[in-house]
Amino acid sequence: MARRQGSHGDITGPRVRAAALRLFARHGYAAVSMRQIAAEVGLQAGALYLYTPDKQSLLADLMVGHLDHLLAARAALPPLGGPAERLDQFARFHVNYHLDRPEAVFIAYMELRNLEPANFARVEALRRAYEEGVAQILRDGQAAGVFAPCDVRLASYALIAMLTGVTNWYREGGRLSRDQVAADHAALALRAVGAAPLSPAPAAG
Amino acid sequence: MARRQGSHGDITGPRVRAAALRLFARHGYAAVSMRQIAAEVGLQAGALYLYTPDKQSLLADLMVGHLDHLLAARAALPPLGGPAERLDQFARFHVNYHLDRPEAVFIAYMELRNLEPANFARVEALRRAYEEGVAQILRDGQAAGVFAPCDVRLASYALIAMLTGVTNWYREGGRLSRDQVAADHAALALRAVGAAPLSPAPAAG
DNA sequence: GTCTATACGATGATAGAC
DNA sequence: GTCTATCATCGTATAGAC
Repeated sequence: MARRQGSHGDITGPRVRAAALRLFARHGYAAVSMRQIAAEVGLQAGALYLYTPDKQSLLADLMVGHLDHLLAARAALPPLGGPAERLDQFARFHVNYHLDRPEAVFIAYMELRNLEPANFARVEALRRAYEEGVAQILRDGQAAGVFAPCDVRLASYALIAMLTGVTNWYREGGRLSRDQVAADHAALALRAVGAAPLSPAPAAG
Repeated sequence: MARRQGSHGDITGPRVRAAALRLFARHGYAAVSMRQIAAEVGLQAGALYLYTPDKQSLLADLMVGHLDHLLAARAALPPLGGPAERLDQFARFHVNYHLDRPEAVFIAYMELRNLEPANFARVEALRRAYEEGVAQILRDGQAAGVFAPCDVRLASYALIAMLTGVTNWYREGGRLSRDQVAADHAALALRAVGAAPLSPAPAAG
């Protein structure tokens, strides 16, 4: 291994990715220039190419990194027994995770079409693995008779879309607390598949 | 009124908008050039400016036009009495409408950040009016005691997000028919707010 | 109504000085 | 490791011929 002397790469690299994340989320991949990213970090445009082979790799790394982290975070949840408990747990996890990382989430959903085919395939595989986790909960719940029969794949997509939608409107410090929002979404998800919410329903509004 | 002689504007204008719709949906507003749009219609880049003042107006017109049409289509639905019937009708309408116009829908959801403030405000007002229609159904249902109490605005956003999510994965000619998909989503929506689906539940899958 | 030609700046990426 | 300078290309939009 070559020894790096006096390198700032270990710190500048992450700063480049963080700047790209912020700018891509705000303006879109296609609308952001390498010069803007460089300016955000305090570099010249040319220096960026020490940290990424090109703009496309920057996007792909952000998306793959996000999905890797998302899958790892879900895998680290405490194991629960019943399907209803697991769906409740998943819904709260998904909402909270997404509200914690609005920029990474936004990019992961909006910039798929800007991925080159090879990168798209990697990302799609990760997205599919995430969706499969929900599908498995639904299958188990139907087998146990606690969820209403319905097409599992359709329902998985629908639930994920519903839970992800929270990022479109939720603003920190608004009328609803984050826990309230997560709990409400968990209740909607459980009822949608025919199970009763685990905690008491919130007041109407 | 000035009289136009030998003008092709009446036919070329719509073709320009159609080409822009297709390209914006496929590659994103920022990634599409005026040259590409012109090539798609068979014009030179400069000639586009006979049909739109600039690229931004092209986007704004597409989005406002889409939302105007969406609101008009919903307003034209046959009036129904009960909240459950109205939510079922809305869910099927929303799914079918969105599956009919995937490109316009995609743009309306993805390109909001590329609208200049004045255009954004126009579009937001229309989106808000659409969401308010759902909120009213939920309020009526809660008042009638047929829907579970829950935050109406949160639930409206969640339901619309769920129903719109169908555009992310549904492909014509796939495993599920369009009517099946619309019916399943209507069932999920009704159950989510605590009401029983109106038609028999489909088989598990 | 459409064309060609063009203004003028920004783009992603590279080469080589320091 | 970062800079400056540069390349070839592309971007939106306009002017003026036909």
